[in-house]
Amino acid sequence: MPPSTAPRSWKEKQRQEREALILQTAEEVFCEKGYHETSIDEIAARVGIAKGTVYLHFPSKEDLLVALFRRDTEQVISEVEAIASSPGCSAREKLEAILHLLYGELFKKRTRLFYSIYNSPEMRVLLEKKKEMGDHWGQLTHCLEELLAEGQAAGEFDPELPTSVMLSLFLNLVSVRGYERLVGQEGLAPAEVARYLARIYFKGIAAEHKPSC
Amino acid sequence: MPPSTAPRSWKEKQRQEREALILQTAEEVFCEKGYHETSIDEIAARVGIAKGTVYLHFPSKEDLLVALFRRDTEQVISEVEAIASSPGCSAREKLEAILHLLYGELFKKRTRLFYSIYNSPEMRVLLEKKKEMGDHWGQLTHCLEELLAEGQAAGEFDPELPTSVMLSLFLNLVSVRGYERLVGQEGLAPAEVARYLARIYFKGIAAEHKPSC
Amino acid sequence: MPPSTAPRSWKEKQRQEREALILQTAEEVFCEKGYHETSIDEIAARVGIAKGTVYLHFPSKEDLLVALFRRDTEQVISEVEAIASSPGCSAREKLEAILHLLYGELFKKRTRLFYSIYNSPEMRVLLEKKKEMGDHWGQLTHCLEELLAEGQAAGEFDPELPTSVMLSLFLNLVSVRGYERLVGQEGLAPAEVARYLARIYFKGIAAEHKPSC
Amino acid sequence: MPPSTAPRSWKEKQRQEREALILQTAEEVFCEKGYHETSIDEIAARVGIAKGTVYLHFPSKEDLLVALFRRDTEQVISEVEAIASSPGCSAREKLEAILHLLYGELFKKRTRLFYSIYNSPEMRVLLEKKKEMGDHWGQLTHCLEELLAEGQAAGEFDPELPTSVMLSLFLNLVSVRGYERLVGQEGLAPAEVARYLARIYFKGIAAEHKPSC
DNA sequence: TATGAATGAGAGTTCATTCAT
DNA sequence: CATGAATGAACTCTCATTCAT
Repeated sequence: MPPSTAPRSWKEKQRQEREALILQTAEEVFCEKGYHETSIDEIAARVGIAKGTVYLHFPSKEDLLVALFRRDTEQVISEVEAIASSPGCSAREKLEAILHLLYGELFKKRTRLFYSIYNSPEMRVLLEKKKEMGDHWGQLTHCLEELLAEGQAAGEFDPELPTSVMLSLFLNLVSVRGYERLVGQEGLAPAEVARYLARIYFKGIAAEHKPSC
Repeated sequence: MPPSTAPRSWKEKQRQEREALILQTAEEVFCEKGYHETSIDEIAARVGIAKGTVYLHFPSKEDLLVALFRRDTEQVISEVEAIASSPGCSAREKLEAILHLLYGELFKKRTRLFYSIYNSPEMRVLLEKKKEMGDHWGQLTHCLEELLAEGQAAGEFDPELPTSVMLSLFLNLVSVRGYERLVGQEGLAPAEVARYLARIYFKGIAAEHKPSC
Repeated sequence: MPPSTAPRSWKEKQRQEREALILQTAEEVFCEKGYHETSIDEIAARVGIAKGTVYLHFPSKEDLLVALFRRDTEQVISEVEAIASSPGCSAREKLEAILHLLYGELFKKRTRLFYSIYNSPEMRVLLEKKKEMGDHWGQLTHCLEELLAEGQAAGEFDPELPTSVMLSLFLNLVSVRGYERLVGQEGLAPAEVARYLARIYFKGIAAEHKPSC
Repeated sequence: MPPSTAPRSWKEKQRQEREALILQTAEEVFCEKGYHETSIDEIAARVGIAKGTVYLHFPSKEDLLVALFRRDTEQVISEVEAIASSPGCSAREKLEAILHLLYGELFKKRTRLFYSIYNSPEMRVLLEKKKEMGDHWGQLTHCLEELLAEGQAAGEFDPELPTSVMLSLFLNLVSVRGYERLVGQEGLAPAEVARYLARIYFKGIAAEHKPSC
């Protein structure tokens, strides 16, 4: 029980918890009202702290967005890579697991903003200013592209399809708009939607049946 | 030969042309820099008119966005409905034509913003404030949904799939992000991409082969 | 009477007058309360315009200060150079005229800030950031230094004194603090003070009397 | 051997040393960056203590400035008065000693700020708010004025010159701007500069030679 | 009708100051 | 005593909107 590290780690813990809370709240408000329509004042008010305290953790509003993007990206990437590197699974099984992960699990909590970011010129401009994203996003797409190529090589997926097209469509399986329509309005279960999407997608990219007969 | 309507219609024509030019320019800048990062001043400057003149056509910046959304939606809807109501085509053929329309034709000029709008909380909030979109968008999705249901009824598409899921995925076939990656970076032709996407999609939702043989 | 230049020049005139008024007011308030204690709001209020209007003329508060410095410096320099280049006068006569100019004329209106600027670390830091002053100030001191050297060469001033010391002291003859004490509190006339200062200064730097008798 | 005062005096000594260190550091930073551009945080960081500790010694940032002013003023006054009251010297000798004191000794360490203070509206406003300075400054000028009057009465200095003008110019002999130019840039020794300044000044205010022949 | 100078509400950001630890 | 996280008033600057010309 080191008395010198205990207080430091306690303070540090406090600090990180508050930081996470600010991020969480910011994501919520950004999603509800959009980045520009949200004032730092409102985020602070919802967290229950003063405006200045937000600046103790994030040097600017833009950095708050960047931190959010990073947080979500890292979370997603680590989970996706864990799945991608799990042994004894076919490419299809891995991709299906990733789809379920993205669709089911993450949507409940965070990452809604994450998906909106690249779709909106608004956000893209901001993040490009900060030179974030490129690498993170590239990491993720690279990982998925390899799985798809792997599946094609293994004869699971149609080898005539450009991998990039398959990738692009895979990324578009998961969308906030679709989620809200299907899960929010129609009342379907996330897992169910993911299953249907997987069914369509993998059937669509499947290799032709060997004319064995 | 009504002498009073002739000048009026000429004036009116001038007016509409200028309005269209403002809209076109606004769409360009909004796409480049995002709605909030764009000032009315910049739009006016690019058009070559004064700031005040923009307000002669559109009562507010938000209304400019709404008009843009309406313009694109109406254009898309009318073309889509034309295709949908063309006789002698199967549902699949119609949907494929629509996909090509959306992907190939429109992307060259406008509608980039159109796709970004619903994906971004930023924009959605603005348009909801103005109570636009609901109807227009609903009209479009309704039209597509009917085609899909029609195809299921005709035995073209898998009847076990919820139409709403098919619709959602169809809408996600077309994305700005995908377009930029595939056409902009990879150098694929829009029509080629659309063909691949159609191939995957329709194979994915196809009804099972009747074991007729 | 060109109708095309008239409106432009009228607008331009309006603009310049307003700009001058803002500068004048800013100088007053800066002198009264100091640069940092003065808010743009207060300047605008005193001029009787809105805050934004100030920014139509000066891109930032710092630029307002720079413009002020430039305005005063240019005015002083041009007048000083006019005196310095007037023919048929001895160096002493010219310097005396300059002293009277600085002391008497300018103090009534502007340039109070001007003298404070280099004396205060506060201001110096700001202006150095904007890379202004160096040249202007150098121009002025160079002009004076030449006059002093000229006087030494002509046998008017003591050649043993370093010109730079003479220059430094000449510049210090004129000070806001001294002005306020002598003119403001003691009630002396500016011209009278200048005469006394000149008497002391020129006697102090005079060349030794040739023991001609 | 009072056991209660010993620790108190030790504590007190500690306290005063720290206070002096804060003052010294504050003067340095104020001189470098200006009062308003300096944050309490920076002062504390340079001293190596926490921000709050500064407030244990000085109730506000303004009070820090006031304390600085008072410290320098008192130091100067006591030394000046010591010189002024030294017996067996002429007024000129005393004033010359004072000039050397001000110019040579003090400039090496502190008092740079001290001279800037009255020259800048920025600072003057602050100190006037706190109603400091008047007395201290008055004490100093009064002392000098008496010496000058004494010199005039003794026939050393020109009796026709208003004492206040002589005083004002004497105060202006010493300036930060001049010091930096002559000592900092030109490389002259402080004592040398002071000698030249004294030579000019006292020659300038000297009483006319009695036409004894 | 077109203009663009003027407006002023509102946002992001800073930092002197406080106080629980 | 010392600390430094938290505070929030105040400031600079932006830009959608208006309106006299």
